[in-house]
Amino acid sequence: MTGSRRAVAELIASRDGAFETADLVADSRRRKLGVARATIFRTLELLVGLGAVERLDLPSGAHSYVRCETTRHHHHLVCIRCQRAVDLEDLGMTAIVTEVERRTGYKVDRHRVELFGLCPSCQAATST
Amino acid sequence: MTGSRRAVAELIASRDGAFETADLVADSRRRKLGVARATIFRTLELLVGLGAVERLDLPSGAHSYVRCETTRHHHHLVCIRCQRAVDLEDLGMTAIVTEVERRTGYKVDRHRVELFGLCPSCQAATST
DNA sequence: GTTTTTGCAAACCATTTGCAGGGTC
DNA sequence: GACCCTGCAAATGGTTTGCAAAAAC
Repeated sequence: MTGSRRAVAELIASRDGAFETADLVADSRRRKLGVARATIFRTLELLVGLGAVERLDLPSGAHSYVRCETTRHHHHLVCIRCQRAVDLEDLGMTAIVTEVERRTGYKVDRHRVELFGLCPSCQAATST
Repeated sequence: MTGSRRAVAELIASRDGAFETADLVADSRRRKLGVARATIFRTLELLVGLGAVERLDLPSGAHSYVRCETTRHHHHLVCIRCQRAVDLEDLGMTAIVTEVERRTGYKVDRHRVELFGLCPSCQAATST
């Protein structure tokens, strides 16, 4: 645990939705933390390995990251407007995977499920 | 419909799994089709718009494309070894989405579901 | 004191764009 | 002939890497 890593971890903790590396770089610069871009990338990679953060792909094709509330297997639901994200556990994917294996003969190894939509407050803001 | 587009479409048709743009560029060069990289990108974008091809993200984070057998809503299952892919329809995601909306209050707009595993022939090759 | 991490800058690689020439209808 | 498409090459933007100095253990 080094100072830079702690700094990056704090930047992530202070965000409550999906973010891109560029966001962290901007945050770091704004708060004058002096953390280099490369270090941010390296720390993210580390955190992904630990399961504290997950990488996901926005519909736009952009790579983002989200902080995970749990290290158990789960998926994410991200607001397409404010990026706020929630973890989703127990989506019943096991049954789907089994069914897919039966149908196709493939042996499914991993799956990616990402949901996108409007969070409650952005719905309210939109309908107003 | 132009010559270059037809050429790209044929390159795609002659592949039976997920591929990257670099693959098409290599194919085009190998077959001396003289199709520029930029044109390949532009044609792919076009085909994605038509629903003939879909963009997906491999577990590695790399962007790939797959040819779609149907233009109806569906998902993909890709072999992590040979990239061979199959379309999956009717995965029962509607029920999951409804449940997620109930639980979270989000209004789900779109979802991405991608499955990865070993296709039957790669399983056979591996176990040998 | 040895090992790991950092910052910096340069290198990389995928993707996009501007533009003049060529193809399509 | 008007308009769209293509090739080329240069620009872009995100991500990675090499390396010497600095921090960690």
